[in-house]
Amino acid sequence: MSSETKPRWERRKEARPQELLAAALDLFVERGYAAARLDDVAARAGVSKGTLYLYFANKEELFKAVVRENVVPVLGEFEGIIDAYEGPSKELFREIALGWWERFGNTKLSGIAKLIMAESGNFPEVTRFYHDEVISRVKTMIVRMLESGIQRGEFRQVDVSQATNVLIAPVIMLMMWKHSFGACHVEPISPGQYLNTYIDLFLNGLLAGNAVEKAVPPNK
Amino acid sequence: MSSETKPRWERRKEARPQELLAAALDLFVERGYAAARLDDVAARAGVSKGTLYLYFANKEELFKAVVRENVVPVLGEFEGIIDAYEGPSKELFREIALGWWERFGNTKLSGIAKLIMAESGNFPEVTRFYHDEVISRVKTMIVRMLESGIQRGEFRQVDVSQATNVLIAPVIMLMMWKHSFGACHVEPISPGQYLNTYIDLFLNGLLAGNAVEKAVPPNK
Amino acid sequence: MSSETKPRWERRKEARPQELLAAALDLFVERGYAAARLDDVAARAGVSKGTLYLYFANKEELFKAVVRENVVPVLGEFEGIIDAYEGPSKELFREIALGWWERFGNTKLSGIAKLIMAESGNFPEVTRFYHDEVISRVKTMIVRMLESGIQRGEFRQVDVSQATNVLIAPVIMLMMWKHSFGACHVEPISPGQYLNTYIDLFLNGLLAGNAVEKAVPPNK
Amino acid sequence: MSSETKPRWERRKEARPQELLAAALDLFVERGYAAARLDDVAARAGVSKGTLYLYFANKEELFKAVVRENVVPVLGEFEGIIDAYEGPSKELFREIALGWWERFGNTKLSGIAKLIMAESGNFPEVTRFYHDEVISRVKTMIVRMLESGIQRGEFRQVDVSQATNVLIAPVIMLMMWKHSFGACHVEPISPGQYLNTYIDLFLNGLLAGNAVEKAVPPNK
DNA sequence: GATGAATGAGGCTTCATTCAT
DNA sequence: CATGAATGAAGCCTCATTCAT
Repeated sequence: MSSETKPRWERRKEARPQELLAAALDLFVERGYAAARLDDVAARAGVSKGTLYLYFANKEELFKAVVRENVVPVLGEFEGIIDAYEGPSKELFREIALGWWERFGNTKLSGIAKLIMAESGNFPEVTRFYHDEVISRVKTMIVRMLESGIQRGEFRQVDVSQATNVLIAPVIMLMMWKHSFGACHVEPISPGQYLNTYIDLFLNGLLAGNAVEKAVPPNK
Repeated sequence: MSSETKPRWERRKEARPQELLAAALDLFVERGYAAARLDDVAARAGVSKGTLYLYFANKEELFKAVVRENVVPVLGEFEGIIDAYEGPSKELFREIALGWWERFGNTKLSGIAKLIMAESGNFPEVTRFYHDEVISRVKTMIVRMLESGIQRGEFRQVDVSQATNVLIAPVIMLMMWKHSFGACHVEPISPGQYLNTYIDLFLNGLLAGNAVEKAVPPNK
Repeated sequence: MSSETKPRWERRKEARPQELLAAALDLFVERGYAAARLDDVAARAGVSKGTLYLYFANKEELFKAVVRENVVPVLGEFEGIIDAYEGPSKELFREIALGWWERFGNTKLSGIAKLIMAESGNFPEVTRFYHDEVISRVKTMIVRMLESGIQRGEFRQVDVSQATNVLIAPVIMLMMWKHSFGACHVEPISPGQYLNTYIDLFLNGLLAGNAVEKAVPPNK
Repeated sequence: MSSETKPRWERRKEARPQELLAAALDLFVERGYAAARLDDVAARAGVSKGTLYLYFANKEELFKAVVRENVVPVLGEFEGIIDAYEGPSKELFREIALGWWERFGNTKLSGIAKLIMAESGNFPEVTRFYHDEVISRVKTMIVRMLESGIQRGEFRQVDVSQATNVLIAPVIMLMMWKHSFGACHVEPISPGQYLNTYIDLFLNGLLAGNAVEKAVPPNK
């Protein structure tokens, strides 16, 4: 804040947690949960290892805080969009799919989703937390969207629970791909084309007689 | 137990690599790549840790061998099925989907697929290997199936490359789910119902006017 | 709450060292010297960690102050009792033993005694301090009591220095027991019965011909 | 074993545990449980840190092994002596007291006893173990000795349980003293004189009329 | 071939002490 | 006076890999 020589340490009570969470998000996304080293988190935030423990009791709590700070708020947004939406379900579906990618998949947050799928087996406590805070809410969102579409007569009567699982799968996979093969510059996928194909297929199916209209216009 | 003439310990010696690979497959599937300990692999195979290094240069080579031994052969089977198939593409699609689950997803092999998605970011060399040996072949398989269906007039004209990515996503996700949340007994998914919904949705789409016939009969 | 004229926070300021010493006593007794964390001391006193260092140069000085404030004053009391006593030595012995338990052993102070025995090996400076301030005075007290009893013809001629060491041992042990196994709810000891047995044994010995009278009446 | 240049490591499967236990005993005695560093234990045994964990799962197990290896066997000896003894209880008492000092107190084992008293509050699990394996057996031993003496008419009828607690106190204290103040070269105690005074006092009591004979001859 | 003891770098966490504000 | 953020050394434990036997 002053231009004088920096002291060995600085008082930054308010900013610290955010800086640490930002650094932690980076590292968790880059390396995964187990491989992210707290030393590196601290170093990236420009503090010593011990400082981390002033704000977060341990690695697990740090991770939970990252999720609460970054992932959870986004859920609220989408829940709001779905609840407030009044147009055709077809449009809502597309909006959610593309919006999710824009606000979640195409950000570091997708790294968190990937990490959870990747390491949940080894960290049951973390997994349970993420399920309760995130997964269950996402599923509820999509279930609601489907039920609304069915009620409006737009969507067929399907097993909404399973349809939800199937519907979110390609989006989750796109996020995972980006952080797995994508990170190795192997078999890159164009998210835009992928998502348009995804929307088209789910709305119209594969069968030739089915498409009543071209559901997806040529995209960006 | 066998009618051959070699004494048991000698047969055993030749079987070593297989026993090690089997143990390694188990451990990789149970714990993931990074978390699988070579101590445990050796112990489960009933040999000493050093012996492992007589057969495999290091952890990475051991993993590659596991993939070559277990995953690659299955690919050939499916390639054969697809190439030989002559009936309606719709049926082929269902057969592939259900067959893949039976012969791959519902076995330990799905653990390998999960592991790759999960940890590829930290082990680029392993990732590249898996892509070249497995992913690219799977994609080619599905592309071929789609192209055949389109050529037959059964499937709509879609971007086959992207459609392949989208189509395989739910199946990969089902495998991952089994080894992530499924392993934590959180949010279990019934594979049968999931797959039927998957097939139904992809063939007929979500839109109400599209389903020309009930694509999937009530299943087991 | 008091009728003095100073505002509360100022009185508070003067009370700080006392509050810190009280908190430190608590923590030293609960955890021991090494395991007591200054964070906790400060927190229990309701001040910041830094404030601690305004009043005490370091952990060691804090501990010394705790001893001076809490342990040393009690010694004066007992010295006074012994010097002023004029009745039979037998009674004095019992009075000292029971009184010590009441005023020292059965209070937090016994935790200090335990701590010293426990950790003196790792903190020689602290040990020397405690010896000079406490142990030597206690021993002088008991030596005097024994010499007086011998002079009065009540006690046998014994090596008073060693007898002192032996005599104080069971009382110190009772204090230690309370803070070691007692704290784990393992093998609890009833102090009252223990002390009566202690007094009886030391006055009359174990041998069958020795007890000229029942030295200790049935107690509470 | 050979005079050639030492290899980076040596195969010493049989000797290792003993060497490690010996080093651990030293360090535990010198520093206490919490303050003994496993690095130092390994270094003193001439191995690396990791080697320790080949033989002992963690610090606690290492400590338990030290107790089992060093402390427990001595108990058996004394139990044997007491059970086999047939002479006067008075002599047995002296023999046990002096023998305990010789075989336990005056060795490193007394450091273990001291450590337990010192740190039991902070390591409940260790404490419970030590109580079950050692304390309870020692108490049973002394109780038996007292009961035998009473039955023979040599000892007065006393509360044997409490008398046991009181009787062992001075011996435990002597061991603790050696490792607390003794280690700081403060207020040294001559064990021989101390123990003779201890035996004399407990057999004959303090009161002048009690000593039927001089229970303890001038000692070494 | 086979063994398995040994290594040592590296990761998480703790806490007495400092010092700018 | 008081604060409390920051430090950093140290301790416990893990595990892929090596290599004498």
